[in-house]
Amino acid sequence: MTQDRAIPTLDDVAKAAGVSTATVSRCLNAPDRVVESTRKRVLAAVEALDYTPNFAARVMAAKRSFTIGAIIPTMENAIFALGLQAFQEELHARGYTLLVSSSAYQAELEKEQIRTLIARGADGLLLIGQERDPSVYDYLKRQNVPTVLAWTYDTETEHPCVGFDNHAGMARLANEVIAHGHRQIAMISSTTHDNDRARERVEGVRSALAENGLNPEDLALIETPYGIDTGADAFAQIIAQPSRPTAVICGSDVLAVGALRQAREMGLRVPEDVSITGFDDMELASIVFPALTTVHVPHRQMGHAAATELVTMVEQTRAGQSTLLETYVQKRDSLGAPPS
Amino acid sequence: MTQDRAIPTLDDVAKAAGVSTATVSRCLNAPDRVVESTRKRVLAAVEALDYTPNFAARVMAAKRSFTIGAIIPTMENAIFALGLQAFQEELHARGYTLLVSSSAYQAELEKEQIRTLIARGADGLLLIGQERDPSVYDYLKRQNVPTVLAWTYDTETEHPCVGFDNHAGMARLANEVIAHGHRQIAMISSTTHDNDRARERVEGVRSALAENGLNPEDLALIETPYGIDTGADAFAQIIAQPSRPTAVICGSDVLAVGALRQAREMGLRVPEDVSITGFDDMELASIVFPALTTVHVPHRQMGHAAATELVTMVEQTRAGQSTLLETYVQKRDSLGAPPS
DNA sequence: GTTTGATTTGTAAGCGCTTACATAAGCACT
DNA sequence: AGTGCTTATGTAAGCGCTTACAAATCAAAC
Repeated sequence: MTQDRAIPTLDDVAKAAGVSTATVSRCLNAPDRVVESTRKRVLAAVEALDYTPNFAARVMAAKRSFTIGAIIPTMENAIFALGLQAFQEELHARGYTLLVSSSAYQAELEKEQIRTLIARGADGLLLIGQERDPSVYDYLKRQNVPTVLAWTYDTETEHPCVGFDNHAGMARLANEVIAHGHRQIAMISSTTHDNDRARERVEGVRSALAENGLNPEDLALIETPYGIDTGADAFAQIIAQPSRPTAVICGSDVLAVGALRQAREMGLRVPEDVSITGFDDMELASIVFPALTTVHVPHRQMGHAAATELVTMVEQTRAGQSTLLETYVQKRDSLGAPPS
Repeated sequence: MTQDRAIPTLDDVAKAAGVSTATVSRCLNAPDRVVESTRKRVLAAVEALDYTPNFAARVMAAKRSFTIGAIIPTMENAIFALGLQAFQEELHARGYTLLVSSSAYQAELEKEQIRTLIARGADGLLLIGQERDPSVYDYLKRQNVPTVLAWTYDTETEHPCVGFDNHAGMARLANEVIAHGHRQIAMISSTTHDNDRARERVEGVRSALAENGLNPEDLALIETPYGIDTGADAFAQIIAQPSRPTAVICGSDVLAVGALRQAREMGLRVPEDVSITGFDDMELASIVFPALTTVHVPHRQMGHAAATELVTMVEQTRAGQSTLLETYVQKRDSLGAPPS
């Protein structure tokens, strides 16, 4: 099959401009190492031939891909969207491309994705959460791929974290709930298996309970996969129980929104009949009615910081350092006093 | 800098297994072209060395990347999320990886992203909408990259479309609005520049108006960038006008949700005081209160179909064919009769 | 025990680029 | 004009893989 006009290569440009391939390459990658007159000529040739460098060849020769990989647990809801968006903005500004894939909250899948991204030459990796099989961290080290962990903060890992304290954030919210007078408290958490963030949030609630002289064991806890519908189902289940709680703390805004919807469907007023809280403070939280009282997470800040850190690690080949971001309780309308 | 253990290459595996690199390569890519005994030996070596093939090298040698690129106008809100998710699921099932980037609704940026994705060796491309500079289509043809156009349906383009009729979908909704008795109708559209879908939706409303003996010129139209906040602002602006409309048709659910929020803030009841409709039927639409009457778009179906079509084009090097998907009016609670 | 054809494996030539090194050119001084 | 710089460009060796082609092996048929 003869191509009418084959895709131009560096060589074609070099010939057209009457220089060597090295010079063309330099024009593109280090323009100041080439004198103005030749540069002009070369760029004109590039333009004329509509030349685009072959990425694979470049990666191969330079052993750098200017690509950063990120593996997030899910793309189905927007939990990670805002942070990732900021991450990618910062990356773009620094000349890197972001490759995203999702692990569906499965450690095994994440492992596979890590391999794929590294095979694709990712210069660095962004992972969510800290907890994973040691073999994963071994592999990362062997492959010599800088990695930062986001959405979590842990001082025990050797990889830098750019995140926040899930435990403390949730404990603060739970304290607030208790301060409102609630004693019958239930919690809807996303599945804690393979999810250290969810687990820490549950523990955060328990800590607050204990701190206030309540029995952490009394916490009615339901675990369910992430989702609005699953949140709604869990809420229905909780309400059906004999010792009906006056406040339902949700492990994430997504679950809380489901709970909210279910409450409306059951004719329960929020917060008059039952209080509901979330975690994350995603856009959704201020749109629903009533607007959700939740834990604000500095998503954009986290994304930017993670990108900055990661690029630094890649470019300076030095160990990264962790950043702890602050969360706060974002008060809106879904938390009130318990019905008297 | 000496690496304690360098990343293993095909060569290392070959040596370890006592075969040639060609055999190892075949074991990985065409296992049945290698006899069982050697294959076992090779795979054991792969395992032992924890070998992962270098993607760039493979792409370069094979001139295939098993990568599909998609450029969507925005990632900021979830409009494209569901469809893209389905697209990527199907791709994954067929052994392809998806590379996504966003053009921020700017034709120039999209052009750049197309080049980038092609440079990265994308075997095929998914683009949103049909309208773009002819030079883009020229480039695509010259680079010989199969491309499908989604979220639109147009028979005039040479590229296959997998999408729906924006004009007809919106016209149907507008007819519904008129049938409810509305005569004072306003529309909030996202910016129509560089956005044929938005433009077609506006035209859809105008058609319905004309069809029902109303003057299409009377349509109070506000264009604004996509966003909940911008939707809210636009709504405030519309309501402030002397000839206050009884129904506000929004070009997308995102804008409608903003309008809904603004209405609540202004103390207007929906749909008693004013009706509001959307387009897309994203998850959001059934969560907000009141639930949004909107145009349902078969996102997942579209994503799957587009992936199937694109992969076929790539693998059979044949021209693709278009698929027209049906939309329908999803009635919920935000559309009612005008206040009497 | 040959011969023949099919099957399995090896050899080696790239794919398009970057970059260390070598060479040439330019420039300011003597 | 010659010296010793600095700076600009060219030469060519890979990067790690796939694959056309050649060589070797094997089995079945004579």
